[in-house]
Amino acid sequence: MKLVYAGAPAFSVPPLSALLGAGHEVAAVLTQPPRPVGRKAVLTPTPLAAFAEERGIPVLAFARVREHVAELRAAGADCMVTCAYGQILTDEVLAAFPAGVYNIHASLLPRWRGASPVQHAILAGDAETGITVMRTERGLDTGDILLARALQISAQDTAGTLAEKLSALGGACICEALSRLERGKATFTVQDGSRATLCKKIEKADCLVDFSRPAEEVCRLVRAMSPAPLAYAYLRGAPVNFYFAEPCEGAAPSVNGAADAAPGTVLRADKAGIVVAAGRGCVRILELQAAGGKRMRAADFANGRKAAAGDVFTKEPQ
RNA sequence: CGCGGGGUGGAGCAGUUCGGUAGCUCGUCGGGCUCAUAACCCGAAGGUCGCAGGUUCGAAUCCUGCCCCCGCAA
Repeated sequence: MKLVYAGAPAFSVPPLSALLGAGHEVAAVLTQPPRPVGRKAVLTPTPLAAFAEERGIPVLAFARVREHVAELRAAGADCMVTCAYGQILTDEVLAAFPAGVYNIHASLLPRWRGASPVQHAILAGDAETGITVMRTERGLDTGDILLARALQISAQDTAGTLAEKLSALGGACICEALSRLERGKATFTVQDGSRATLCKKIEKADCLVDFSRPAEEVCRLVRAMSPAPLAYAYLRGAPVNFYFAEPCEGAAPSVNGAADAAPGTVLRADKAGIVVAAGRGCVRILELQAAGGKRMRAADFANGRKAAAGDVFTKEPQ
């Protein structure tokens, strides 16, 4: 099938790769314009654009796709596949493709419609999530479902590892979906809107760790925000980002014999990581990053004596 | 010119203010102890102190230029 592929982040690359591997003709890749990245604000193409350029696929990077419908039509594609594209498509855009527009979404719809389904699945403690391929409509992830496949969420998964798995699964799903369309065997299921949950875009403010919450919840936040934008808290006045943490079993060793350490208090800091008291249970931080420093094992952080039993993680720089 | 932190044996750091034979913790290797261990004891290897130039009898440390990494903000 001749198609236009719309996406932007790294997540959208594997599905395109899979489509190419399956023999589909990609007439053009639609993506977001290059954006300033990092301290030096270097104008950087999206990962999808970089991938497409390497393969000689024409790249369309419009700030407002709705103003470029003519260019889309000119591609002469049968259909369009979207995956984390990031722009609302108008009826005019949707009508430019005779065989329709289909979206690869990283959740089992109608659960987690919106911008950050992978993070929210972990955050909510879901046992599984998945990929849904559905019709792209004007509504936010509301289109009829063509197919869906589930994926278990492991206790070791971060948003990063889970996104990788889902991205690969997304590639398989979209190929299967297009195959069904080509054979005229595609069937669609209407979403049960009453079971829908919506996830908004994640902001840094959502990433501040509150150690007075249960350990399980703290660890889910850490995993959901890793490797970006990263959950964080303040230690000795400086922000510390967390890459990975897990709930820690057993009676919380007390500090200097105190029966209950306040949430946020470092109970131990050694080769096994940094154990912090939470509202219920404790959290073992395994990987983190201090301001100005690189990502490192919590054991190394403790070894350099930047954290020791008795220190307290806080929600303010102080 | 957005604000700021940093580059020292494999890892994490101290030392830089007031120049003078490079130090700590961890890891690694060898040996010992132990039922055992992320425990303890003894010993060893391992460093052009980011790069280049300058000042000096002497520079990780002072001066100049450059490279690289990272936090915040966008």
